[in-house]
Amino acid sequence: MRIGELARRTNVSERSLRYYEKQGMLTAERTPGGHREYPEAAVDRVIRIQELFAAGLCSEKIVQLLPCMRDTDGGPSVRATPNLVAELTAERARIDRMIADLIRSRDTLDEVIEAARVP
Amino acid sequence: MRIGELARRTNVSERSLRYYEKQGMLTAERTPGGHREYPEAAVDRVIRIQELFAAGLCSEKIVQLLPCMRDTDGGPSVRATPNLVAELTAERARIDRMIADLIRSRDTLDEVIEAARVP
DNA sequence: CTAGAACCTGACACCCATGTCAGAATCAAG
DNA sequence: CTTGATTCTGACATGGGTGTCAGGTTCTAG
Repeated sequence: MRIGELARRTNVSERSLRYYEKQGMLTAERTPGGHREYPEAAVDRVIRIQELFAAGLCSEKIVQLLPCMRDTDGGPSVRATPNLVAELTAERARIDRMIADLIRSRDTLDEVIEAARVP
Repeated sequence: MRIGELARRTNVSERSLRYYEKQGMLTAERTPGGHREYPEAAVDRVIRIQELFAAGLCSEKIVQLLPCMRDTDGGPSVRATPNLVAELTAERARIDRMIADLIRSRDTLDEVIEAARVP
């Protein structure tokens, strides 16, 4: 598929898709004229990338991480180096803290919303 | 307490504390010489602010939200307007999605970490 | 009184994913 | 071929909290 369709299906702007490619997170074939041609699996990959961004990972980490992920088509995956594993473990801890924070914030909102609802 | 101590105790830079004040999220008495003097409750408040930032709320929303929160000292709290409630409800939904995303990313990391551990 | 620590204001820089625009080339359908 | 939709590259802008520095004032212990 081409970039417009991928953008529509993932809800990610074309701008961002090109950026992902430049950062090495996403690859695409090219038509003779130079237009990008994505495989079906790109949809899943882009969604993963977005999730990882939302989790606070930077492009660089994602670039290292992606080849170690089990591919959607069950293809072979690269094994993470011990160093990368250490970094990812730290990221994991950070994500845990982030989730805990989010839950506290959600509780705060709930409290305010509830207080406004009850007379 | 003064700004240095508050910064130390909350792990938030003095720069940010002054920024919070300028945005109207935090108030402080002043010594005759103009130095900020915070009450004990400021510690909790700053931590709350940080959590809300982490949850993706902008200063403006936080400013509206803070007076509606039950104060640490159980003081009286302002009631959220219907309009604010609507906005907070939307924020709450966004936080829920964010949490779901984070859990997926954490699972992704776990998978990669586990795959590297097992021979 | 004095030295040094702490604090003040204001301004500029940064991050980094994303938005946006311009000008040109490609693609697909008539 | 023509035309309109899509895509291309490159460059500049944005946001919003935070870092940092400069130059000056205030506080506090000795």
